[in-house]
Amino acid sequence: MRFSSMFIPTLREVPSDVEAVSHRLMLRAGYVRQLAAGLYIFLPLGWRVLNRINSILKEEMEAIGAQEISMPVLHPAEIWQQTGRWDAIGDEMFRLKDRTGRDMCLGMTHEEIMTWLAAKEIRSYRDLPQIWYQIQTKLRDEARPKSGVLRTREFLMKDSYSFDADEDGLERSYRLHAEAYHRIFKRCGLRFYQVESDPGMMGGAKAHEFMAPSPAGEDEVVLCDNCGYAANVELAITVSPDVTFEDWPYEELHTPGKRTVQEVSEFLGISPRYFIKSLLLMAPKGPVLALIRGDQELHEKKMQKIIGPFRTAEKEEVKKILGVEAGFIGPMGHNLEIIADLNIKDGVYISGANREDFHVKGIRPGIHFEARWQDIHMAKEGDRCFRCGAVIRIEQCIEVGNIFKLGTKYSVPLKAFYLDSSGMERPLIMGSYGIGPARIAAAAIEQNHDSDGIIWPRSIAPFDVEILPLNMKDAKTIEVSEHLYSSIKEKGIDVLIDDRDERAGVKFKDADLIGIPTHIIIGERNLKEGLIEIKDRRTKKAAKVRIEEIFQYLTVQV
RNA sequence: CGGGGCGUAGCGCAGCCCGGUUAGCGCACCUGCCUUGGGAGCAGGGGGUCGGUGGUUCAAAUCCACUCGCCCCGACCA
Repeated sequence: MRFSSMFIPTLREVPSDVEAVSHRLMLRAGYVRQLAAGLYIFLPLGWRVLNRINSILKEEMEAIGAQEISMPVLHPAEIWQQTGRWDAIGDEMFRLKDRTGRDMCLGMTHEEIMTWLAAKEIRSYRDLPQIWYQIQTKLRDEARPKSGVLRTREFLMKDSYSFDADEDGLERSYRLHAEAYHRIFKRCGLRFYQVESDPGMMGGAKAHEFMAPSPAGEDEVVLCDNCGYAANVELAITVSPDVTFEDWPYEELHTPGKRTVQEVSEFLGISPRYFIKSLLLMAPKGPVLALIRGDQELHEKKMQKIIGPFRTAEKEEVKKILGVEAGFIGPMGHNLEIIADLNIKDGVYISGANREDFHVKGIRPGIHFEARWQDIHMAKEGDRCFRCGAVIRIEQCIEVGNIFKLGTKYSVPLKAFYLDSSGMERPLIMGSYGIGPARIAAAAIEQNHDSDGIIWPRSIAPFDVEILPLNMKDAKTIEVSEHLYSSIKEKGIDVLIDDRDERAGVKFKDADLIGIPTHIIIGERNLKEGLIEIKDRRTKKAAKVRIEEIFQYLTVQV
C-alpha cells in the first residue's frame, strides 16, 4: 500500500485526558477514532491489525475442530427469559421493541442463541461433540466505558461454544480451548497468564481467564512464582505472613476513646496483625458479623457470594443490634451469624470488649467465640500462597480471554437434550469461550511501545515492512524505492511505502509512531554507494546493506 | 448510579474569577519562495452559531438555572 493513498491520520497531539498508553497511541498513530463514549471506529491501519488477529483466531479455532458460523446480533427476548437472564441482567443489556411491540435485545453474548440452535438440531450422541464459533459484534451498555478500546459498549468477540455428551467430553473441549488460547496469545506476541476466575453470571463450575499484564488493566491477579498458583483476586486465597503469637491471658484493657484498629494499635504499641476487626454487615437475611485480621481488608465480592448483597451497618444500627458503641465490638457473646476469615482461625488476639472504652486481649478463636470460617479477606502483596507458602505477588492485568465450564446451565432451561447410546434423554454439557481481538491489540501496544510509538509484534502488525524514501524529489531514490516496493510485494510480504512528499523527519516520526516492525530507509547519501538501510523498530538498530542483498535480510527478519 | 473535571477553528489549548474593541495562540490546511537523514524557515491567506436552551444585563465565551456530551476515580461489569 502507498501511504499517500491510504488514510492514516497521525496526530501530534492527543487530548490531555486520554490516559491509557494504548488509547493514546492508537489515536495518535491513526488506528482508531472515537464516535461516542465506548464506541470506536477502526481506521484502515486498525482494521488491518484486527484482521490479522482474527486470522490467527480462525486458524487456531479450526485447528481444534471448531466450525465458524454467524449468529444475529438482534435477539428475541423469550430465549433470554427462558434462561432467566432477561431479568438477571440489568441495565447492561440493550433492550428494544420491534414494530409489533415484541421485546428484543442486542446480543451481549450468545449462550442462549447457540443453545437454542443446538436444542433444535442436535438429537443424538452421534452428533456430538460440536464446537461452534463466530467472530462477531457484541453490545453491552457499560456503566463506564474506559481506556479507549479496552472497555467499550460495542466490540468484536471471538466466542465459541462446545456441546458434549458428558463431563469427560466437556473436560476435553475445555482443555482444547485452553491449549488453543495459549497458542493464540503466544502467536500474538503477548505476555499472559492463565488464572482461575469467578464464573460470575455465566454460571457453571469452573472458569479461567487469560490475563495480559499491563498497568492499564482493570483486573488484579495473584501469582505464585514458586508453585504456579494464579488466580483473579476476586477468588484468590492467600495466607497472611507468619505471626508468632504471645500467650496472653484473657484480660480487659482500658482504651478510652480509641476506636479504630489503628488507634488502639498505636495506643497499646501492638501491631494491627494481632487484632480482630469486627464489621457489622446488613445482609438480606439479617445482620452478620464479619471478622477480619486487623491488618487486612474485607473482600466485598467474596463476602457477597456468601451472604448476598450487603451494606455496612450505620452507627445507630450497631448500637441497636449489638448493644455496643461502634469501635468497641468484639466477637464474643453475640447471638447472630458470625463469619470469620480463615486467617484468624489460630492465634491469640485483641478485639473490642463489647463495652465502651474497653478492649480485650487474649482472645482465642474457637474458645472465646465460634464462627463460620471462610476466606473473606482481600489478597495483598506480601501474603503467602495457600498451596506452597511462598510469597505471592499481585499484578495488574487486561483480561484478553476467558473460558467457562457451563455444564447444563443453559441446556436444561432451553431443553437442549440428546439421546445417548442407551436411548436415554440427557442434557448437552456445555462450555463457552471468549476472546476480545481489540483487547489483544491494545494489550500488545501496552506491552510493546516506547516513547516514540508502537512496536508491533510481527504477527499482528498492519504491515511487515515500511519503505521510507527520504527525498521524493530525487529520481534515484524513487527508482530504487519503487523497484523494491514491487519486488517485495511480489514475494507476498505486506509492504507500506511512505511515498508522501514529506521531509525525512516527518517520515521517521510517523514510521516510529505507526510501529511497523521493519523499516527500509532509502536516502541519497547511501544510495551513491549502492547501499540502503534496514532498521528494526524495536531495537532501533540499522544495518547498511547492498540493494540487491536486501531479501536475505528480509527473509530473516520477516 | 455516586464523586471530580472539561466542552472556545480540523486537532491541542489560552481567555471566564473581575461582563465592555474586530475572541486569541500553537499545530494542521491553502498559495508562493526556500529546504530534504529525525515532526524545517520566511511571507501571505482561509476557517468560529465560544456544546445547547432559557434567564440576568444597555451589553454575556465570561454571571445564574436547566440540559446534552466527553474524560477521570469509585460502584457495577457476559
